[in-house]
Amino acid sequence: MAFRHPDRDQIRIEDVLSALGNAVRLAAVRILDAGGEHNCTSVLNTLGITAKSTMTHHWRVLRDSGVIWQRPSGRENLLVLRREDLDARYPGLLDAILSGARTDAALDRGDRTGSAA
Amino acid sequence: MAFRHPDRDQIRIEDVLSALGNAVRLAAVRILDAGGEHNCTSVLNTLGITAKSTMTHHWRVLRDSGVIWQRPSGRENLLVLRREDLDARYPGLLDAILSGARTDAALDRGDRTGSAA
DNA sequence: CGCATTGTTCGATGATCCCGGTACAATTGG
DNA sequence: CCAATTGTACCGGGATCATCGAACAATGCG
Repeated sequence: MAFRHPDRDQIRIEDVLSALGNAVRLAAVRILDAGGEHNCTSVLNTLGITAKSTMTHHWRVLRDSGVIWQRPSGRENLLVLRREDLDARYPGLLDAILSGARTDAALDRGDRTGSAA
Repeated sequence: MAFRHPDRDQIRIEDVLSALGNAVRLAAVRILDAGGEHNCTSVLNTLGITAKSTMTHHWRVLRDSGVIWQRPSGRENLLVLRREDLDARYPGLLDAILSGARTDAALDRGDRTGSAA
């Protein structure tokens, strides 16, 4: 099961933005960003939702847009953020998005600090 | 015709990203970012495309997501980027996106500089 | 070798999106 | 007042998207 990933210079910001402009995928990327190795079900369980096939769909969108690497390992499927590539092509973009997502999450939780640290 | 704009702290990054994850809207925002006052048809003509009603649709998406202000003035409709609000809520996001869009445009034009200046 | 685990593919369904056309409202200029 | 300009509202069609269930392939464990 070899997945097709775009090369670094085939990545398009329009695709990245629309990939991340979805609550489930943005949450998934936040989990990947937190570090550690993740397989599909681990993220799926953390999100607490969705059928496996739904998640497969979201992984494909993230993979096709160049946001993640998806690498088969044994019977699992390891997921990693393509941070180096994204940072190289769009400096500051990923950090801005991720800390923005934290800001939103804090607001939605009712925090009044305005901080996203 | 008073438009409904979200307050600064009602803006959600998910909405911003999906609003800008569209070629037409991203191009429109790049035009607004270039400065100057724009009305709908001026942008529409610069983009060289689409029916007025299509553009109205895109303005609504950009407005609802908090990316632009839309202010009636006489029989026109002035469009402005909400740069202050976006910068306040998501520091670095807009700049990263806009310069990323320039990078993409340069690549698609065949440039090999890799620069987005 | 069985069997459970992992995750994909396929098909279907309802929702949403993008787009253009027509009609209409508001404003300005002659 | 009348006509032109500006842009929205509404509608309908086609495409894409998000979701799920079911079936299937691959792997690893006992």
